[in-house]
Amino acid sequence: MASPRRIGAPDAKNRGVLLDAAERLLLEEGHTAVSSRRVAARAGLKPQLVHYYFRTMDDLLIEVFRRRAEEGLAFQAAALASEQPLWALWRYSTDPAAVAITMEFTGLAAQSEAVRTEMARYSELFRRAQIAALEKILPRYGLAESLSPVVLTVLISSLSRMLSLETALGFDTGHAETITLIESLLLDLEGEPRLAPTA
Amino acid sequence: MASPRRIGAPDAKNRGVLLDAAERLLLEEGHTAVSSRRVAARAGLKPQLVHYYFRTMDDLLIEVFRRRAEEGLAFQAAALASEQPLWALWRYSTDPAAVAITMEFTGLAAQSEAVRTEMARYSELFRRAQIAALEKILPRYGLAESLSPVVLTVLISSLSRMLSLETALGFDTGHAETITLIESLLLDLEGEPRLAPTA
DNA sequence: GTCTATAATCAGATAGAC
DNA sequence: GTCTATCTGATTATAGAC
Repeated sequence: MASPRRIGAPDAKNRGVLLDAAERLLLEEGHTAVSSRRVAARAGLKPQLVHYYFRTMDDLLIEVFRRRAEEGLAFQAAALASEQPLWALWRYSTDPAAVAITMEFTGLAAQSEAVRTEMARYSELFRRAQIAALEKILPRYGLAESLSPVVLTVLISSLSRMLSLETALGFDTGHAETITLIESLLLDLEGEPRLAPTA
Repeated sequence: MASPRRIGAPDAKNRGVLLDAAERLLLEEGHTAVSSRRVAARAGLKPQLVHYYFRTMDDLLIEVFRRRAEEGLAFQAAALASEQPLWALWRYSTDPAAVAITMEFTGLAAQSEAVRTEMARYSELFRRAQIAALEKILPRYGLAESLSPVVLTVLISSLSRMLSLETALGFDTGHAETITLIESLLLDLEGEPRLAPTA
């Protein structure tokens, strides 16, 4: 069943070099740019090495995704534990670099069953963490009845991603008004943001 | 400047056959399936014919997009002019087939500057039409001050697309609660929906 | 354990035959 | 006006050399 082909050691130097190259390519040139040849070129290595260290392109992509996702989960946890959790969550959710990479993986997910499955798994983790945190935060603000934590997480992630997607498309009608509304709500609840926009 | 290559007549039968094949492929197998070879295969024609009738793949894709977009604009106009405009807009915005094709074109836009430009143009038209209509509708419901038409359009399109995108990913935490909330708001404003879900 | 030569397939596009 | 033979280059992946 398993492939008889040999695969490079998990801790080999070039393996990490390839992962880094793939991630930079994804961020700088978009998911369509991430082919075995281009990753190798970016890493300064021969194209065939990609398939020596990773059985398939999916394996490479998924590994890049997991690194980022784990980092993101930790960052989100810190945001939700901060003294202005709603501001922090909003800032993190709309952080251009973070949204950009999520959207690129979404693009990859359209082409790869394996990436899709992995994204679904982590999306669930991100959302569950938000819901758990908001269930404690909203009552503190007297919002327990008017706004459900579940709906709020869906709203925030939908808005942040669509605003970014539309901006990438070159279209931003209504964005300014929407952002103004959200941020005035945050201002009412948590006052002036006292933290740096994003880490 | 212009290509010396000859292009088939705009009203030739096979031209329409190719456009239809591309559209079906896009809907049924996603935007990654739309290559010149596969479009031709689906149309029962030789691959080279795609480039006889369309200078580039972008030209073909853009023509498919325009046909659909014009149809969508007309449909949306009817929805906004109906007796339950908010229900109709919500139903149209969340119509699985309509959202699916929009998301596929979004995927194509990531790879093609030309598609991106065309999408931005039409997105603007869709949104402007919504805003213009909501500016007349919301005051009728006594919502002129609490909810801006601009923000409402952004909210509705963001939610409908992200819910559909997440569902496609295989992940729907919070969807049911969110839809329930939206629809209970619509119920308050316009009563029970009296129209068929979508045309 | 590391890397290379090579296969097999597919893409978009064009010049030229009918 | 319609279609075909063909070019060029990209893709993922594997078997085998060092």
